[in-house]
Amino acid sequence: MLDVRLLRHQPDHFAQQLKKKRYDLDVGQFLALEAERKAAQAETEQLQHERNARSRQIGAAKARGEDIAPLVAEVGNLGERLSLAKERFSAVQERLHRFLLEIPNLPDATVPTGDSEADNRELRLWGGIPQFNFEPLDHVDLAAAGALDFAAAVKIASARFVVMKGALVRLHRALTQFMLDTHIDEHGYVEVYSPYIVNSESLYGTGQLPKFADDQFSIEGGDLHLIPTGEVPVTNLYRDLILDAAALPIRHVCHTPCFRSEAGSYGKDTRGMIRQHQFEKVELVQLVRPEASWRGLEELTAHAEAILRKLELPYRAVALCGGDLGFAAAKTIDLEVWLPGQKRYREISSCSNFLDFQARRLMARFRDQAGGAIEYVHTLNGSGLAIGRTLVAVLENFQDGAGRIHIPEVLRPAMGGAETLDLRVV
RNA sequence: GGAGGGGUGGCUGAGCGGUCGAAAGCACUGGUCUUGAAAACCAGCGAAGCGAGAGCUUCCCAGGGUUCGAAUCCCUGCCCCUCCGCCA
Repeated sequence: MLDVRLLRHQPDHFAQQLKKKRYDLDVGQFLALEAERKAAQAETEQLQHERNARSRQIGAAKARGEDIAPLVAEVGNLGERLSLAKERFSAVQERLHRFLLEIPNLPDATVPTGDSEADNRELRLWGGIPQFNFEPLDHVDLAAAGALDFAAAVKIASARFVVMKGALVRLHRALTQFMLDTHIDEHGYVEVYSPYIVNSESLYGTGQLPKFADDQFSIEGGDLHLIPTGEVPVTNLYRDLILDAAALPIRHVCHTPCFRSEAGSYGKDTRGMIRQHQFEKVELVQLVRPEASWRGLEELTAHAEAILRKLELPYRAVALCGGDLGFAAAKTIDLEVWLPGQKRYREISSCSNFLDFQARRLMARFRDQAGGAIEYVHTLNGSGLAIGRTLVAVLENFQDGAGRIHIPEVLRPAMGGAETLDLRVV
């Protein structure tokens, strides 16, 4: 959520910046709502003041043993007028609040201008594109003997799910373990285990609601929703808290399944396990002091990159352009891994600085010194990494042309020392 | 699932329908004292909104209700705890 006070003072400036994000801020509507709010608030508070004063008088008179009947009569229909004013005030407040909840975060000045993926700016490349002396297969064909079974998933659930079998599942698990251990042991993150189902307040806090209700899987008959990312439960741990400055920075890593309805992505990435309703992710979340968030973004991105490097997967880092930027992010750096099966780079991690946008919704704050001012924290997060896509990258980049996959060094301990994975047998 | 008890400031915990944003203790901050610290003593110390400011308003789980006036009374919901039952 944006700072209303700033928005009030320079709505046109905000509108200008939001254009970069392809968002049309209705300044006229905002100003009208504001004027209404101001009038309703003034009236309500004035009536409340009057009621309080009169009630106090009656109380004092009664304490002196005087007859309070005349004073009570004087109050007249004050109560009625007050409840009408209150109703008006809360109605306009509600409308204003809904209006504000739908405004995305401002893009940072360094965010490239542009409409789509094509306008993202490449920041760096790592690892050469691998050359094969055979035509590389994609992961679906590589695992056609049964390690990946999409048909089985359709039978027991629906499209956009996968069933994995055998050593491939172990590789998937090894990737998870490797990522977690690296972030915990080398990057200083504290691991969290959390619910995979959250209430809507949590989804409002991180910005998935109210705008993206269609993307969530919700449980019927209640207010519970499957998490679309570990970001939601982990960031919401700090909702409604005032932290000691000494507690910052907070760095959490969390491995969770993620559930996405993928509404609006029909026909996109329907082959393989690139875009699934259910996938696993190791998520990095940071809460930092405001002045530390930009450095935090660089560090967090480097932590995610470290995983790719250790796995020896070729990738590039790109700064998302305004049109491609998420709702709550001020800036996002995507890591894209090279997929020989598609002959292109595909997103495998998305690292964002949200500044105080989420913190404002979450009421996640810190006190600078004991007795000092209370400020919003800045929040950041990024995938470190999406496990399913990493598995795909390993299969496609390290195929040997004969149905075997070369297992990266760092995963071998968790694979019982094996150096290759044979996808021809399950 | 059955029965009972609760939800008050960072924590513990008082609170009669009226001067209660709320006693007290702890924690914290400043000061006195001390070479320094501790202890002791003194003082301060919740959050949100509006306003240039003085200040005003709101908040005692949430939402309704009664009343001139609600932390306090009534209703509903949510959550927590205890006991019993069931259970990985």
